[in-house]
Amino acid sequence: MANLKYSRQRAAIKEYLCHTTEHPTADTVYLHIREAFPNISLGTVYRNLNLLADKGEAIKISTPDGGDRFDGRTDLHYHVICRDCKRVYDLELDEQHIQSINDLAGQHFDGTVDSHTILFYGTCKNCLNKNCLDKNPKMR
Amino acid sequence: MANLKYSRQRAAIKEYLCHTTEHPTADTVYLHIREAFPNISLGTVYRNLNLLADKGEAIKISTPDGGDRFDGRTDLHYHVICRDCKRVYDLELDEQHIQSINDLAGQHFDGTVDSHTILFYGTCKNCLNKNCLDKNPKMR
DNA sequence: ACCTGCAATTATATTTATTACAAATTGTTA
DNA sequence: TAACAATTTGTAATAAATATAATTGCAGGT
Repeated sequence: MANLKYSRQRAAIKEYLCHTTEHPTADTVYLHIREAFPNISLGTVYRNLNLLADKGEAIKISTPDGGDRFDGRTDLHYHVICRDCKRVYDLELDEQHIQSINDLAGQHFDGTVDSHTILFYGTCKNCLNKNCLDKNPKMR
Repeated sequence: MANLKYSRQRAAIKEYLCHTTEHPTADTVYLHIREAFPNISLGTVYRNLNLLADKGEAIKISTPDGGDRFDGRTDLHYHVICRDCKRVYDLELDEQHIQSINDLAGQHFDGTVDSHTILFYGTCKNCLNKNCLDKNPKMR
C-alpha cells in the first residue's frame, strides 16, 4: 500500500498545504491548485488530500459548519475556530499536556485511547477589535 | 428568538435523543422518528436537530468520516470514536480538567477561548475482543 | 531512446449530506 | 373559535464527497 507513485499534482497540493496557515477546504485547494494545473479535477484534489491525511502528511479537520478543512502541519497541535469569522488558527500546547489528556481519557474509557483532536471555540484578535468598534462607533 | 412553538415532532426528536446513547446521524433519527410520524420529512429532522443544538438542548458532533452526529446529553463531556466499528461513546472527565484545558488554550491564543470539543480515537472493548478472536482463532 | 505495466489523472456521473422554499397545517393567544 | 405566527410537508436545489471508465504519464527494463 506504500506504493505511492510521484505525481506533480499531489506534490503541488502538499506544497500548498505546507505554505499556508489558512486551513483550506478541498474546494479552496482546488481553486488554488488550478492556477498551476488548469485542468486538475476536483476528484483528484479530494483523493490526494485524503491520501496525504492517511499517510500522516496532512491533517483533516472536521467542523460543525462547512466542509472538512486540511492542514499541512502534522506535528501535534490543536485548532481554534473563531465564532465570528470562522477562521481556523493553529494552537500549540506542551507535549506533556497532550499526552496527559490521552492518558486521562484512557482511564475513563472501557477500551484503549491512542489519540485525540481538540477544536477550541473563541474569538480571534481581529474580531475582538472589529466588534469593539461596531459597538462603540465613537472610538473610530 | 426564544419564540419557539411546541411541536410534537421536535418533542419526539428530543425524546429520542435523550434516550439513546448511539449518537445518531440526522438520517438515523429520521428513520427512527418515522415510526411514530410516518410522514415527517427529513428537512424537519435536520431543522429541529439544529434548533435543539442552537438552544443547547443537544450537541452536534462532527467526525471526519460520515455525517454529523447528535447527542441528547448536554452536560460537559467528551466522545471516543472506535477506529474499528466507528461507534461513538460518551466519556466524562472532571470539571476541573475541562476548565483547565480551556484556560491553558487561552494562554496560548491571541484572542479568547471559551469552549472546546474533544474527539478521542481508540478501540472499544467489543472490538478489542473481536480482533483478538480474529487473530487467534483457537481461542474460540 | 523506446516500450510496457501500473498507478494517477481527468471528466463525468452518482451518491450522500444538507439547506431552501412555497403551500398547507398546527399551536397559541386573545 | 378566529386570527396570527411558527411549523411541517413535499419538493427542489445546493453542497460535499465518492465512484468509475477512459486516458495519461511516470519508472524500470530492453
